[in-house]
Amino acid sequence: MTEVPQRCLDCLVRDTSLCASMSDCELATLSTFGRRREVGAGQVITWAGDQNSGCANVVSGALKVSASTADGREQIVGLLFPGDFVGQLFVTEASLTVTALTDTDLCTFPRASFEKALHTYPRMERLLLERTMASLDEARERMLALGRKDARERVAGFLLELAERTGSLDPTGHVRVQIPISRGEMAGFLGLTIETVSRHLTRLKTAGIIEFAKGERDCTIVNRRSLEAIANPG
Amino acid sequence: MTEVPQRCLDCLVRDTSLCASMSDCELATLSTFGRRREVGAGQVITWAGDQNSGCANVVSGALKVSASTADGREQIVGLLFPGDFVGQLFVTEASLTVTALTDTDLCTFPRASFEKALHTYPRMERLLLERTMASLDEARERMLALGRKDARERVAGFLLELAERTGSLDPTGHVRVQIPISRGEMAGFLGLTIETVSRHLTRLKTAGIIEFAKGERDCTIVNRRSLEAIANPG
DNA sequence: CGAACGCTTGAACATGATCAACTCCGGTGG
DNA sequence: CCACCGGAGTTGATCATGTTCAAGCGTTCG
Repeated sequence: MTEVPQRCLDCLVRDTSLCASMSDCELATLSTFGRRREVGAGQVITWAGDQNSGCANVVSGALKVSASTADGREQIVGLLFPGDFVGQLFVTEASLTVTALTDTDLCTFPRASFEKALHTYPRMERLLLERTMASLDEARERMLALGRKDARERVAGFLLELAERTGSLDPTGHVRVQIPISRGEMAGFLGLTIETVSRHLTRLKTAGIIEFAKGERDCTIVNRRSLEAIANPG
Repeated sequence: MTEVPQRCLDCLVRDTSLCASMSDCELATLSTFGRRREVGAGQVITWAGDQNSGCANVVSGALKVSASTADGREQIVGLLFPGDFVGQLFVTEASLTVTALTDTDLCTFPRASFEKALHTYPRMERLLLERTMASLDEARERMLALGRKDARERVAGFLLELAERTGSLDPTGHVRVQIPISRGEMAGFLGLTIETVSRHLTRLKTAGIIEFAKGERDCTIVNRRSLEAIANPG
């Protein structure tokens, strides 16, 4: 019987990643395939078009998954945080580019081994199926935004999503939102340009709905009701 | 041992639906949960917001899956054809509306039974995982189109997708494309309006890239190279 | 200090949405 | 048989939104 390695015992995402579905005993076996990998901010982990040889759990940091046209337009199709699974299974060529937004720790697996492991650990396969279904629902929600919502609605909706994920109450009882990405990446995510995102953020600010100081990335939601009314009209 | 029912023996999608992963013997058991259901063109099968109680295989016909804003804007997020699986698993409330585009035959299952069946039939669960991953990739490809491509590119790309799926060669060696949906549904799929779709189709026609008679829904791709160059510039 | 970068702001422009009229077609009923 | 109607699609004119191009600001980092 293999031992559970120290890196798994200490792992920050032992209970939130796909590994949450595994017993220590199972983990001991799976971990023999896994390798830790640190990736610096801005580094590309997988290029669209490359051979698709690996997958990973995000241990710390943040990643973006993006699709691009041949002439260089980029659409961010997903953001990944600790505990998330990254990788396209069952296909030999990657169609998406994965890039580290911040310094990131991954727990990587060769794709072939991981696909085999899914057979061995049905609870993990089930958990992956559930997460993939959830990602699909999320992707479809975003198709609605990209296809049918205007810039104002998209920006408002994005702030509310962030508030949901990482919002914290500030002394005055308002929601403080950490924006983990640059304006450019927000634009890439929302299917807009940097300028449009910037303009709508300042419009929300001058309308007294959000607050942020010049040169400050994070913001405070002063009037959540209004923001919700903008994001979900009707 | 239960018998495989006649409806399964005759089934048009026995080898293309999720059932392709099952032996006759397994099918005999699963089929005890399944019920055939016929749905007329235009009928809604599931409303977003309703309790999510069932799922199904598409036996014949065509469905659209759409997301909507509260004020009535609709984005079609998927089209389903025979052999496809329809339904959101693991969630209690449907977030998407499913509508029959044509008269459609379904093989329906109560969601709870089906989720349990996935445990019993690991090969089916695996196949569903593979298909869900493929749907996710497809959804992401469409996010690129909705977020970053202009109307001309979206229309051209859509015609090529159809050609891929159901294209047939006509006497002159050109590709004949059957468009299974109305202009309105094309627009709903592409994140455009009817008028914009119509205009770009006629522009492609006057440019000599495609051909179609007035009042004719299907079209012929005369110059596939040009169409590909438009759909994938750069 | 100067260069680079991220962000904001402004002006001009282009693309697609909106509003409206019209054609074509199939069905219905006198 | 024809008149009428409704739906799907096309086409045109106008308008609004977001993009593009350009300039400027503030911060950080050699």
